[in-house]
Amino acid sequence: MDYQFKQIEKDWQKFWAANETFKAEVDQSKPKYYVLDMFPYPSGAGLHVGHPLGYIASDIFARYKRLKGFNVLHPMGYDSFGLPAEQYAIQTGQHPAKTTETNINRYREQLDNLGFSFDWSKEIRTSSPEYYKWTQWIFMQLFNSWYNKETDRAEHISTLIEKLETIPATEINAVCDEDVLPLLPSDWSAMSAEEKQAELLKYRLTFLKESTVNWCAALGTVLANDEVKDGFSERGGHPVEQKKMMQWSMRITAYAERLLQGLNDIDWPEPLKEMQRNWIGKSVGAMVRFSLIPGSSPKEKGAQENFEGLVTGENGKKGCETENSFAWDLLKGHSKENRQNQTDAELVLWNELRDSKAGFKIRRQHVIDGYIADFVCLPKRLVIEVDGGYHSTAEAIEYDKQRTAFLNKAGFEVIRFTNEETINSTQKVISTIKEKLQASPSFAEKAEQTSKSTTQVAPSPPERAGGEALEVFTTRVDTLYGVSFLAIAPEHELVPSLTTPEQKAEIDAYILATKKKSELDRMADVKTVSGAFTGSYAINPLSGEKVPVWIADYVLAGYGTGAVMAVPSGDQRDYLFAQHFNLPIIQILDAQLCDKEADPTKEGRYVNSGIINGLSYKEATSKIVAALEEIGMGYAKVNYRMRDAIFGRQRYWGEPVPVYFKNGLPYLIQEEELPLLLPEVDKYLPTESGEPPLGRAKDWRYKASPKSSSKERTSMDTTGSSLSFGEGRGEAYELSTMPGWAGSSWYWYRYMDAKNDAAFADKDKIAYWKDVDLYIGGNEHATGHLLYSRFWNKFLKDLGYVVEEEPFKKLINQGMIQGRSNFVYRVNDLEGKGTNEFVSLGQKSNYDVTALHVDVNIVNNDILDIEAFRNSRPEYKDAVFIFEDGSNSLSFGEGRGEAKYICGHEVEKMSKSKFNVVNPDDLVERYGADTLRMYEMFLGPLEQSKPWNTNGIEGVFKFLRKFWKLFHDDAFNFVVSDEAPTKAELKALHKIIKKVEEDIERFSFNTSVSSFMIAVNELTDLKCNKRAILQEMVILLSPYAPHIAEELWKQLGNKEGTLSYTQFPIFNP
RNA sequence: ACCCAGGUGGCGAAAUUGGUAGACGCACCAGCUUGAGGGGCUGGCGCCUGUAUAGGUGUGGGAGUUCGAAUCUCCUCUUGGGUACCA
Repeated sequence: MDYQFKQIEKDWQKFWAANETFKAEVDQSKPKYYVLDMFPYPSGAGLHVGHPLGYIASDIFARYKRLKGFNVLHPMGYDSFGLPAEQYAIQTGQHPAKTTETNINRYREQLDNLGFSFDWSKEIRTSSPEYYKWTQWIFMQLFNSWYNKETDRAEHISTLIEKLETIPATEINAVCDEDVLPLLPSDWSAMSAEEKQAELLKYRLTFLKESTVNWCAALGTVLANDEVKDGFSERGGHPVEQKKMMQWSMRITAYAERLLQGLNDIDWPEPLKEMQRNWIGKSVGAMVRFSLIPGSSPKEKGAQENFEGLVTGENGKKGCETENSFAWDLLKGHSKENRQNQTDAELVLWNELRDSKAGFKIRRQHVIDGYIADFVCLPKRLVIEVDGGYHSTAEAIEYDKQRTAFLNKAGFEVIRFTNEETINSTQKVISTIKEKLQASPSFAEKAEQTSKSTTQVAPSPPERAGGEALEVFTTRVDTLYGVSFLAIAPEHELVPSLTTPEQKAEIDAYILATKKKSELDRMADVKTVSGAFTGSYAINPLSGEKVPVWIADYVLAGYGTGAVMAVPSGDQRDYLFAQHFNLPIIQILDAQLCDKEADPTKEGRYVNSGIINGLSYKEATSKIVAALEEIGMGYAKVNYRMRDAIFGRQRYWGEPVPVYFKNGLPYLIQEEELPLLLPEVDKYLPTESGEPPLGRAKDWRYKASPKSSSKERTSMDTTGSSLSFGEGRGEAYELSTMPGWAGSSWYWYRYMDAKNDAAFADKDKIAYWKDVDLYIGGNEHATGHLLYSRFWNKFLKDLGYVVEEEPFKKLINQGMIQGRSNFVYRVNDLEGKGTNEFVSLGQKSNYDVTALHVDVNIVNNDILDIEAFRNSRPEYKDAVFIFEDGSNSLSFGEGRGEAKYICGHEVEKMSKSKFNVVNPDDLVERYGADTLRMYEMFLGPLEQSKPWNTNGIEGVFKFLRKFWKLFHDDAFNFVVSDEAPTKAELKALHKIIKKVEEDIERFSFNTSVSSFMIAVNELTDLKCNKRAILQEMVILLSPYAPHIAEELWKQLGNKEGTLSYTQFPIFNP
């Protein structure tokens, strides 16, 4: 028989399906190997020739591993929630579930045609309730968890509650990173149940938050950062704007450091790891506080009055503040001096407070925003002053009042004792202090209270306590002495309070201009320097220099604190800004060359830099941080660029969030009530009032089921046992759905146990399959799916549900297959309109032509199939061709060999509109799946992107027929002999065994196809038909071309069925 | 602007560790075979000179290290991808 690929392939596909050949079960006697493909979104267009590239590679590897004795899990499924099906539903009214079903069936058919060794018994679909039940379940676990910085892992929120109920808030705060989580409340016990819920919401790993989101009006939903490109939606290319909305978020930032560190332990392509590192965007630096002189300018007298009254001496010590400039070096000197020069009362108290004897760390003679406080507890924001009799004078009382008011504004509470009190009744004083420390509200609350209670100060936001200082983040604290101005984002919340009346008009105009700009072409003119002076000044905490505060749009509100200390000598943007607005440029390192542009060097020794003069970079950085910490004006700090992930979409076709609202607070539904099914709606559009499509669902409200309400509730049961629902009306469900990445963030675990109804996957099965050994897919998911999956995996690990810290041990990005378009050139008439004449590529320069896409399927090696072209459209019926040799189809006819019409070509995206889509089904029909599989591998290295070109496929097809012929004679009889092989034959065989094994191990599939060709050429030359050689060849080839291999295996007399589990040939040199 | 990955015949590419550059395939050319085909087979095929033997040259360009470089180093041009005022 000739090589009848059609029949062979159909038969074996049937055989594999009927026998469940590739079904993988837990088998402790064999090592496991998990090969995973990124599952597809089943779009209406079906698979094009680029999609299977990765699937073929992974299938070859999976089949190879089976031959090597591994128990291989190789599943496939569908990421079937998503926008296209919903857009289609909006247009046609067709339910997305229906469209999705149709598309999946088509995908399945196409996949089956290619002979993949998937274990289809484990198929999953993210949009099926059996699956999304567990997506919802994981959401619930996230809701019920918080991130404990102390243990550095997620924990059930009950451990937080336990802490709140037993330990003072300040100590818990030490275990929370205040950059990730807000500080804990200290008055927990006094809170009502609802207040507690509201408070807890700030700590949960999934939480509701008012956030600025990427709103896409055309799609009617918010988008994640990775779904937005250059201000347009990735899908559809619609404009995206910033908008504030209450949104579900995922606290991925809690995992920033672990996500970063984990990259070191996984075998992923370096560029992709680099992308994740950039996305996480860790920068190590420091926070620096600049005290503000609100609304002042050097020439304005009034502004200074605030400060003048404060400049007084006390206790015979040196004054705490100098005239106009804050000479910090001086102040610090004073504080040191004061420490050595203590009053008896201070000494007595210090002995009782030092070394955290009162339960908290107390500092003495500590500088706070220009004051030296006698004692201070920084975490509790409590200042303790010990005064002599001097303070009984009216003048002194007035001074103390001002001083207290100032400290209050800075967020400190002040308690005072007299010297006599301290010395005579020390114990009483101590216990008063302890009491205060216990009761003292947190920093943030304190600030809020004081700003409300004291005088006329505008209420400042809690996280910027004090309002009198501007915090900046910098990665170069060492350049602090080079600061010549502060720049803050136009959106910065302190802008209104910093703007002086004189500058108001200018500032307002600038903000307006920025807003316009950011909408239109902020990206276009990146390099234009612009900004405006607020009229206010800030004080450099170390040099005491007064520097102006500007607003500038090069400062981003969303990163760091939205404010920067500008060092023109070291930063090019600051340099340009300083140059433009005539601000000083201060050289700070002797090796720095900043005459013409900024020089960010770290070389050399510091100059013009106060306490760090003469030091090197490393020494200077630690000295400055230490100095800042000592005076409470800064601290070392790690900053991450990554934001928490928005987790809601105002769309229909996604997982419903298993949450309902009561009195504005979110509560989880009961676990037994999962899945929360997607309700039916009349239309897939937002409601009239602008609610998401789920708002259209009738009677879609939460009613506690009798089953769950009778159950005993734990203290963590968020629904609370006292909840009752009025007359079955129930409570409103959350109306947004989960984003596209929800279902894909854990799917590889579901494959391990796809049908389990009691858990997302059985514990023993997870313990066996553990993680994905090889993951193949495109790198477009670098900062989306792959990051979110690592996040969820770490979370599930923290909770003990899974065993590995990283989900995907090895990852390979297959290259993108681009389209290769073909063109015909239509001749234009004198008016520039198209005629029916078409000119070949080599002749087109002689004519005025328009290039038109032509369907690549009627072009072969860039030669146009004229007949097919004429039939493709009615208007081409009478087309006239001017051939490559200059002749034309009218004068000579077209039968001559040299009358060729050559098409132009170009590499573009593969798309219908460009007529360059090549459908794998057509190629399978013509050459068979084995040929297509091998040809896709033969195209080039797996990871390389390349345009699709069908031209070489013949060579592979010829090879397979040649291979077939080794087993058959010219009359197609099977002619394999049992004779012993010759030396030359054995040599050829073992050469290829070694080569193929090495190639597969390093994923170099293209080179092994070449090697197969060489081997078959050699064996053909040797006229080899020996079983001992050919049988081994069949096994070697089987991962690449499984159908022909199975067929020949059978013809060789192996009656028991598949060769999928035989042994891979052993190399014998 | 920054980061990453590439650049080798007419085309896809190979050269795994610094050791014969261009394997293998496509296309092309010549020939044989078949009644015919998008069939089979044989041979040729980087470029330049030459009928040939042969010689020269050649891995984007320039320099360097080395007995020896597509491979290592520096500079530079260029293509693709990512990030984009990230302090």
